[in-house]
Amino acid sequence: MSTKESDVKAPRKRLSAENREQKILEEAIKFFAEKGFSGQTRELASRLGISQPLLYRYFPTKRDLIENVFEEVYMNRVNPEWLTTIKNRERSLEDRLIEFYRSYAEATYRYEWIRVYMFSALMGEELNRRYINLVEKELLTPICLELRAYCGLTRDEPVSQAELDHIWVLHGGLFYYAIRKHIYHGPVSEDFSTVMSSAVTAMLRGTKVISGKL
Amino acid sequence: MSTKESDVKAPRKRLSAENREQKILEEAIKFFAEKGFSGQTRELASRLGISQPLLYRYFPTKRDLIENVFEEVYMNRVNPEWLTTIKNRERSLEDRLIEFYRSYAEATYRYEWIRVYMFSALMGEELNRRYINLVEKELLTPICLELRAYCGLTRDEPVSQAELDHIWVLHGGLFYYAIRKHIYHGPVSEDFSTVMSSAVTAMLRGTKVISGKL
DNA sequence: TACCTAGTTTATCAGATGATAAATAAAACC
DNA sequence: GGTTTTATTTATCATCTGATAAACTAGGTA
Repeated sequence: MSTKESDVKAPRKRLSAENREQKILEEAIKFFAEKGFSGQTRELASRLGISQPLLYRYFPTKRDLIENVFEEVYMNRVNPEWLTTIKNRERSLEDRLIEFYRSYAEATYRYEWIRVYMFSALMGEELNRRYINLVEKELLTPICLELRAYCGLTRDEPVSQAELDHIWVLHGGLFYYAIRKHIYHGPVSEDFSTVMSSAVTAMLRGTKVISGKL
Repeated sequence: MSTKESDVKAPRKRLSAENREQKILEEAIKFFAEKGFSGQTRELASRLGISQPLLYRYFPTKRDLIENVFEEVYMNRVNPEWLTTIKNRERSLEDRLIEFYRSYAEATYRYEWIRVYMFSALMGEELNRRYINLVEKELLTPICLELRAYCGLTRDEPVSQAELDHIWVLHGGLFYYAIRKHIYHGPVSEDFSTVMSSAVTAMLRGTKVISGKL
């Protein structure tokens, strides 16, 4: 069987610069998500079936590659429709939050995303803090305002840190489902939707009950 | 100024083996919590003001040192009083959970703990999974049983994954406060107690309201 | 004071790791 | 087919990094 792959010198396929760069970036996301950013360029190259120096043709430094990974993971992650959904008072807040979290989870509760996100956070990456601020301003603050209306409150003051923290418990609790799944590799029920809608509903109803104290 | 520290040879203090080992372990926890476990032994030694090979007198390998850090962080972290508090039906479940989480947060929501915990989880450490199982069996399952009683349910079946996931949203949501503080370094209100008791109360009341559907 | 024990340092190794330069060869062009 | 272009590889460097061995010395003991 002289035609077996293992017998023949690898045919060394060539890709266009654009395609190769794309493939490297894709694999780098998977690789760093798994190993963290101290993962080695040689192992990444080996997974790609290319030589290690080839990486440096497309990304001048490892840090440069990592920053491209960040960009891919952090950018365009806030869907403008989310805000529309949240603010749409023609539907119940319960419905809106359930739809929002279904879509949000679909976009972000993924193996690569969750892990790259947590690794970069632990590294103290600026991009991570910017993302947190974005979430707080563009998603959680609007939710707080809807929650006030839901509870029949008519405050005019800006949303307080305490209010934000309250909604962060829900937001983080749902995110924690993804952490348990992709970081702890613990047992989680397959049906996130059900878990999520129970949590959203319980939190809303419970918050309304105690809203006098908030 | 010939007496300045920088001019004089370091006086080279000697510690007993026991004390030195203790100091190394303490600093290693801080160091790895900050830098992750790919932090380098030379930098750790430098922080301790000792030479790098001295580490190897007390810990034969870096991995050995890391495992001692794990042990320090993971062991004796489950206080038996917590279970007592949770099960004590002479108090309202609300009170019990608030007391439990106050104590639990005090024990675990610390910079070193949270970060070592997350780093080790990302590394896929066995010890992490064991800890998660312990939490689920010894703390969350009992809470689920109390929650059934609180909601007036009289089931006999074992606690389902869906029930666990529901309480995980609260548990994870509160834990997420510590993640935001120590990993994201984002803004959080100083008063965790207030945030926590609101969340606990809202979740309990809300869950009771929707308990027919669970 | 001289000696000994053991905590600590200096010097160094071997392999790992990010990065570079030159050689090679597949595909495109004329 | 011969030439050019450029994707890719081989060989290699400099530094980093975990680890080891031998030399050194502070402090206790006879």
